[in-house]
Amino acid sequence: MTTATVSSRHFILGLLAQKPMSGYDIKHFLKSLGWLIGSPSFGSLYPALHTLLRGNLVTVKVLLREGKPSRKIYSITEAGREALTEWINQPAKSSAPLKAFVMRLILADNFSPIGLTAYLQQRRAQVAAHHASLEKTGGAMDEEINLGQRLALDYGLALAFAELAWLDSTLNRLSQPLPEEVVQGDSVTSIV
Amino acid sequence: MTTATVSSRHFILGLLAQKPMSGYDIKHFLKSLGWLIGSPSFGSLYPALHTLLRGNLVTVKVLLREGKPSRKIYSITEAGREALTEWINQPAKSSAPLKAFVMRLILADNFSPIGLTAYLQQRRAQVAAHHASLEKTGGAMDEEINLGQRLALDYGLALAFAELAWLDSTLNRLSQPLPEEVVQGDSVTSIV
DNA sequence: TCACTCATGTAATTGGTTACATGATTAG
DNA sequence: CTAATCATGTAACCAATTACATGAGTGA
Repeated sequence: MTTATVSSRHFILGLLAQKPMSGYDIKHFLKSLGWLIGSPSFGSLYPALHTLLRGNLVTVKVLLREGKPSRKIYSITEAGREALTEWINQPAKSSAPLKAFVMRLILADNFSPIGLTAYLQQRRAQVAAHHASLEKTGGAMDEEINLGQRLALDYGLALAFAELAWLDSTLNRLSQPLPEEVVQGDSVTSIV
Repeated sequence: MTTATVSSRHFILGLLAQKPMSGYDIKHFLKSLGWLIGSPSFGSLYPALHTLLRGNLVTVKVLLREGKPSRKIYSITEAGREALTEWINQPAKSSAPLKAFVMRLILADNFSPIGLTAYLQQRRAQVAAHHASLEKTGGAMDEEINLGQRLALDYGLALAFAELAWLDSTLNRLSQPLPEEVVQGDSVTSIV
């Protein structure tokens, strides 16, 4: 019955599945994505790595380097890959916030090319539902709303709308995979 | 030096500043905003209310109702309002995630009409910086990126772009406040 | 009668941040 | 010589979720 939202530890595992890294590496990789995900503090990152290690989902190799501090490179194990696929394959729970969506997105294609489309479609349905419910609330609160509330609602609608647009165009692109150069065309931000 | 990110308790306080409510009310109001903010569980909501009460930032009145369960209506106190304005007025720290932005947005205009514009402009700068940094990372990772990472990046860019568009159009609207009907025009989602 | 909404709360546990501690190397 | 980056870690603390407990009323 373990409700499966352990995420962050699994996500780290997923990054290690792509290539072996040190805690420091992970931190900086995540940092480079800005606040799309937000990188965990070392205070949670290192313990997470230790936990994965205790569970035999990863292994470490210590890299001693002359003059420089030594690094601990973590690699995923077979058991780790299994645990990961299991996590990836269970459907994201519907109230999944932004972060969770992107986390899975980054990893999703590594573990089932078909699953990616399904995942995006699932997300589309959720965002659409969210959008609809915001619109409903917007209609319901006619009297006694203040500017802030109206703005927040409007903001939410705008972002949901933009996300839907992105999902549609992405799903579209994925369904017509031109053999050469699949996703290269850089600015897909063609909401214009 | 207390770094000021107590947020959630302050946010609840802010909601009570708009009108007296029960814990149940708060929960449902937040729920109506979908995952824009996400409503806290009762397990954190009620204790938060108790804490505010102990700090004399709010007062309670118990509403006994024949046949129906009684409700506890919380109202903000003068001390509460002071604490709140103080919180509202301190600048949002730059890594502020989505949630924090919307929380403040909902409350901001109640406590300084000028501050709202400043707040949006501040946000604009942050989002622009975020967008730029994503673009930089996108350029940097030419070799050995996988589809998921590319998609995540693209997604981030699209959303940041949409947010910038919303911020610009909103700042624009706010700067030309037609006396009648300030923000009524419902679909401002004119990114088209 | 069964399930659901209304309405409040507590306790156990998890997950995370902040702050602290260490220590070498490099760039200004 | 000072600050920053590289690199790892622990301990104290905080915030939040989950699960539990209670209890009345409403609608199928």
